[in-house]
Amino acid sequence: MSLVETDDVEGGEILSLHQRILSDIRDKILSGAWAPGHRIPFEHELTAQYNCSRMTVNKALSQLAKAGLIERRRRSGSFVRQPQSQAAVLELHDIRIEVEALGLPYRYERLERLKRRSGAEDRALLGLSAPGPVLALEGLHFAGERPFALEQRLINLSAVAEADEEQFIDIAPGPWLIGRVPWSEAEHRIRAMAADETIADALDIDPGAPCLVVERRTWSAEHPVTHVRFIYPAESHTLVARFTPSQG
Amino acid sequence: MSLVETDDVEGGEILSLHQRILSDIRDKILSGAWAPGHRIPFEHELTAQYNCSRMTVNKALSQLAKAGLIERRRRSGSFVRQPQSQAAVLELHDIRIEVEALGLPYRYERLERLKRRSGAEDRALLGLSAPGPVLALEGLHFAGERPFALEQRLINLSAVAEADEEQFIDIAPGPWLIGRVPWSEAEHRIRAMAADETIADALDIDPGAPCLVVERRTWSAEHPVTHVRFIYPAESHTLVARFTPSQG
DNA sequence: CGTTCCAATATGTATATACATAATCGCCAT
DNA sequence: ATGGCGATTATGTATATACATATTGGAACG
Repeated sequence: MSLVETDDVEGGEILSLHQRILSDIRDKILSGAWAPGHRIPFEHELTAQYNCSRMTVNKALSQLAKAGLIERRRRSGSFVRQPQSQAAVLELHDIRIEVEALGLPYRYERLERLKRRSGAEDRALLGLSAPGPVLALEGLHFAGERPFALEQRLINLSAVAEADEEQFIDIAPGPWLIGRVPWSEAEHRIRAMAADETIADALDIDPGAPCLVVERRTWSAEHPVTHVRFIYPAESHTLVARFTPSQG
Repeated sequence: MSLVETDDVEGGEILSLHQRILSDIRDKILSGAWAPGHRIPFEHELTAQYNCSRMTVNKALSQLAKAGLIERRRRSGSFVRQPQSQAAVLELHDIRIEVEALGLPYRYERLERLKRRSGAEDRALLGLSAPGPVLALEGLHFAGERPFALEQRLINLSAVAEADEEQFIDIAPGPWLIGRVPWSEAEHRIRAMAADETIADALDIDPGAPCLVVERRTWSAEHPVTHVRFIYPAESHTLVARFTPSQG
């Protein structure tokens, strides 16, 4: 077999050895277990630890180096690099507030709630390296009688275990999460998209109609917390951001 | 030798084979020689072409795939992907820089230039209260051969009189304004829209196709300076903003 | 004591080989 | 025609091996 199952129990998903080494090390670094400056085990040590060839270890480490997480020095070993920061502005928008600002009654309605072990797509969206339990939620935000936005959300249960006990029937996960989990970083992606059948149906618009899609990933202390995708019908929504230059 | 010199003359720099394959292919893609959708030679063909092992070729292609430049499909081959641009909303975005970050040649082309006395619509867009002279500009930003964004701009000539002397034939008004007019505040509006006949025609897309619209108003010391509307085909563009909370 | 030089060591790159996996094409039977 | 099934093919992952290269620590020598 070219694919190897994780040795541990608990229904470990199948990962290539290369990916397993990669995510193990990345986790150690991102969790802070291995602080910046820490020397990563030598290739030959990892070779022994994972019982694999040096090429496999080398490929994983090279990838981490190219991603900027570690620095490799000949004859000395590989070391965790200092993290690099990025700054920005914009506000985490709360849809209830948006709707109420329009003078319309707000309502949230859950469409689906699914607990599952994270698949490859889930992990990509959340930025997770290892499989684990996630909560997949889908819900509709209403402004008056009309659907205002469709929300598709993933919550990393490893980071927010309490979410497992909440049903989110008519409470939106966004406000629930805020206050419970301090977020330290977020990333927004904004794009336009044509509504597919499913989306058009949920939002009560025509298939193919343009939508604004806002995706947000949130981290708390390096741990991915949630990924959320808001889909707005184009007519209903405009994002506004206002700013002044940071310096002068 | 583990390092190989390029076969060609002209003092070719010493590159690892892996890097040479990588950059060769990247060049072909970024130069446009291999358009999106083009099938890259199979691994065994590249193996023959570069006279190296499959592992070396594989490593290079895997890297390109991970970087998002190509897509690999089993049994079918490797294909050049549609380029995806990502811009930070927060930066006053300069489209030239976005395009060049994609490795594509940039070009600006003026479509229209019109000086007029501001009508009600112009004043609404600029945030002017009294009528006055404005310059209406329309132009296309190209990435390689393809239209990348359509720009519709209004310049308040009362605030920037020198703009009246500039023709903006192949210089985009954005870079021209920066440096001449210090801006103190900006407001962005972002929305999705279906392309109408005119826009579809300019951007070479289908009418009704979703577009991302970014509008920006800029002030300098309380005076409205310019209003600009960028219209991007949905496939080509995603805005990215990343931030940490200002306080905690 | 300091400088030079060599050997040891960890990473860098490449090879040939092997088998797994996914997708497709075409054959064959219904 | 058509729907399923096996062969083919390209990529995916891993192995063992080999030698190159940079850097460091220490031995040898003046």
